[in-house]
Amino acid sequence: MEGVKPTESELEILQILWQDGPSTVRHVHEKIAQNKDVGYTTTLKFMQMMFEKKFLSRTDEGRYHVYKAEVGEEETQQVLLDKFVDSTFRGSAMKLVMQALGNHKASKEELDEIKKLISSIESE
Amino acid sequence: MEGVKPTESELEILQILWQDGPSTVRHVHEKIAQNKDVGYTTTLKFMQMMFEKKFLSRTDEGRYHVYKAEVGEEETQQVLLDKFVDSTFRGSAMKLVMQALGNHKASKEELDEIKKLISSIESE
DNA sequence: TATTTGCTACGAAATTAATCGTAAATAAAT
DNA sequence: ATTTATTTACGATTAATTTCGTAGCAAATA
Repeated sequence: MEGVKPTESELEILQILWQDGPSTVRHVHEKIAQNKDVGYTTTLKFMQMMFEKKFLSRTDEGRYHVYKAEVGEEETQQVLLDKFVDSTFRGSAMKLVMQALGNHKASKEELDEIKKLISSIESE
Repeated sequence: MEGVKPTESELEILQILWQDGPSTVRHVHEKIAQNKDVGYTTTLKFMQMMFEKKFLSRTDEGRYHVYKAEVGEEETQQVLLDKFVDSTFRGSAMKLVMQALGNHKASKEELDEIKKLISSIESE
């Protein structure tokens, strides 16, 4: 599947499927319901719509369905990131990186990892 | 003004006001119309709504209004960034940074700047 | 077997965001 | 002094997103 842009609610569902793997509506709904107050059929409806759009596939396990994300996590994150950089940082990914680094305390390990990444980019 | 979350269209208007300073609806509209096909009254309506919401202030320059952003650029970017990290990278700002660095070619100068920022963070 | 429980399907309502048409006012141009 | 152009105000419409009620069916269970 190509560069899709899920809505907020759709993304929430994708996150759970990416994290937990193929799941039932029940499972996804219970995770969502931890954070916000929403009905079961709402989650169901979303997953059905996402199935229609081919964001998800599903297998018929007897009585219920098991849904699986058909869009990749990194791929989708990249699409959303690109759009976010455009709209919020006028296209400057560096500005975003600086602000993300500046305001979120990163651990020593994480900073090391970033330095390593920078080095590998530089040696090209 | 506190941590507001403008919509896409509102953000578009804010970007222009941040970049160009206080402006008329005409000016803002003309910039927007460069990218997409939308009517003048649509831009006007947005700016009026944003004025109602206190996102913008305005002065009455005779016949027309000059609008000014009342929400800060960095402040708003930070709010949006936080939400974006939450929804798209499950709260991991580092994952976002890595992906932003990995996929956008950064210039040597920019990478240097980031290294400098990391050093300054480390020496604390 | 009858009842209850839990699931899907479907349609529609509610909410939020974006768009525009028209009228009234005012300045500028003829 | 008319006419024309430009602006604001306002209401309404359209479009996108989110939400849920109800029906029908199948499985578990009393």
